[in-house]
Amino acid sequence: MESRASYVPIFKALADETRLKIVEMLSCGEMCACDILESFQITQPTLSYHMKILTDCGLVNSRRDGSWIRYSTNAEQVGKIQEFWAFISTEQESCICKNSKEDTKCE
Amino acid sequence: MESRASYVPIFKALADETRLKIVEMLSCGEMCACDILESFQITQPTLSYHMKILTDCGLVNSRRDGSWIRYSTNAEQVGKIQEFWAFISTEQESCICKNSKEDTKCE
DNA sequence: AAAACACATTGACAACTATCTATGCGACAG
DNA sequence: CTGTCGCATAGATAGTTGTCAATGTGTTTT
Repeated sequence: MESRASYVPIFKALADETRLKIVEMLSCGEMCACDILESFQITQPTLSYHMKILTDCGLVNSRRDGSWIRYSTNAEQVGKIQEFWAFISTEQESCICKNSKEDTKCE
Repeated sequence: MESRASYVPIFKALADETRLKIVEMLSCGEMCACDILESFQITQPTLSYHMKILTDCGLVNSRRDGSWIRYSTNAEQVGKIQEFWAFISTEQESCICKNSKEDTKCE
């Protein structure tokens, strides 16, 4: 499993209602920015800012298609979160020790 | 499933490396604040601030035990995240429509 | 009762975030 | 090649966040 720090940007990306809704929308399939924009009351530059955060952390893929940019969720990254959270839900042994300054066991 | 907005505080809580590590630690079992504090380079008030964020969003439970406060993960809330993420991973139909301003279908 | 311990709260502050307007840049149509 | 469309970038700014020192509150010990 990846180091804990690598998950922080992903959770940061999801820690905003606009971006969380975008991820939900993209889970239905590929969309271009202009279509996404119609569902919100924000300006185009603000959406572009959010899309950059979502793509930078790897949650969302983008590809150019003519003059459009098509966005979609990154299934691999989504799966990684699922694994991580399953780990949090179930781990009972060989986890971060209560008395170790350096949490070497878990990563 | 709960409304999208209810997940935002949870992802906000996880969007910080200190708090993410605390959640990992607590997944191993109950701990008091003083034990958690030993694993970090932060002051006691800062830890208290983080614990409040984790408990306010429901991810972490707390109970008094003498002069200690014992913290633990809230299994129910942890499960909710798993459900939500499973939803993001699999939904293909009857999800937020690309052309609806009000995303009524999904929540 | 007084001291010590465990944790929370307050106030201050630097750093970061989300948003906007204005502008830039690549792609396509005429 | 000139405009238009779709999106990104830059700069400004109000609001939020993470951190600390100082202090408060409840519990245990002496």
